[in-house]
Amino acid sequence: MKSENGVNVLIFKVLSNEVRLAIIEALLKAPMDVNEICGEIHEEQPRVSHELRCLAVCGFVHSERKGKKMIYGLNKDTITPIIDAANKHAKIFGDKIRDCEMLSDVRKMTIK
Amino acid sequence: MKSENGVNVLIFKVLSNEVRLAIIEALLKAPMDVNEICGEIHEEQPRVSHELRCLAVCGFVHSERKGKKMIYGLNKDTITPIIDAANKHAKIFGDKIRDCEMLSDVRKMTIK
DNA sequence: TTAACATATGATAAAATAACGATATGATAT
DNA sequence: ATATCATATCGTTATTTTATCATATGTTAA
Repeated sequence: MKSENGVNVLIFKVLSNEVRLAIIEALLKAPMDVNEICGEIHEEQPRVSHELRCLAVCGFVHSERKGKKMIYGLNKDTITPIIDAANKHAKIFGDKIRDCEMLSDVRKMTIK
Repeated sequence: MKSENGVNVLIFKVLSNEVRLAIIEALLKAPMDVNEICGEIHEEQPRVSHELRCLAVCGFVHSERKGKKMIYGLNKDTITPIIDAANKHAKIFGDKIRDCEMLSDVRKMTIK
């Protein structure tokens, strides 16, 4: 199976952010409006809206207007396997990864 | 299962790069030395060495010296599930993702 | 239509990452 | 020890991404 690196790069890029992962984790529990997400993850509204947009473009979340509010939900089917697979990797190599220092460049990651 | 976002961010960050994904794909076929990887993916040696380092720190690859050469191999067990899961997502949302423009900001991804 | 609320967009400075050539290190053979 | 080959590291600039605040848009209710 030829994997499509270009698209995968974007997929991983969108997932490689603390706030976006926090949003995903929050929405794993239940669909929420923007304000509720802000409360869950302790981030400002403009920030959350920004991150929600690229999560939406990448098909990670979908939205639906309900009165003044926008309810965001997770497209769980394809996301949870990605997160789960990452968690499995983290379970084995997490300590190694946590112990590394990044001198302002991912590629300079070094074991202490 | 509480997922470790910090570590996952790093995992996804390392995977969110064209060259690093190309290296992973090359090593999927067989272990290789640095020079062979360069040939496979058409990148310069210093670049490949750089990227190999963070792939190694994150536990994606392992290395073994063989004479003058360093042979790199893939830790397939945990990586292939991540890539496969991403491919499944790409299969469904790839067109959507491909059609988007990024105005030099992931968060400004927009459907054309 | 106006006010109030909820969310989205824009602009810009700061920080992180990528690109890339030069050079250093390590191993082997002579 | 020296030359050579293979790989790793360094240094600098360019590009991308993040952070943050100001503001615009859209919806509802009065």
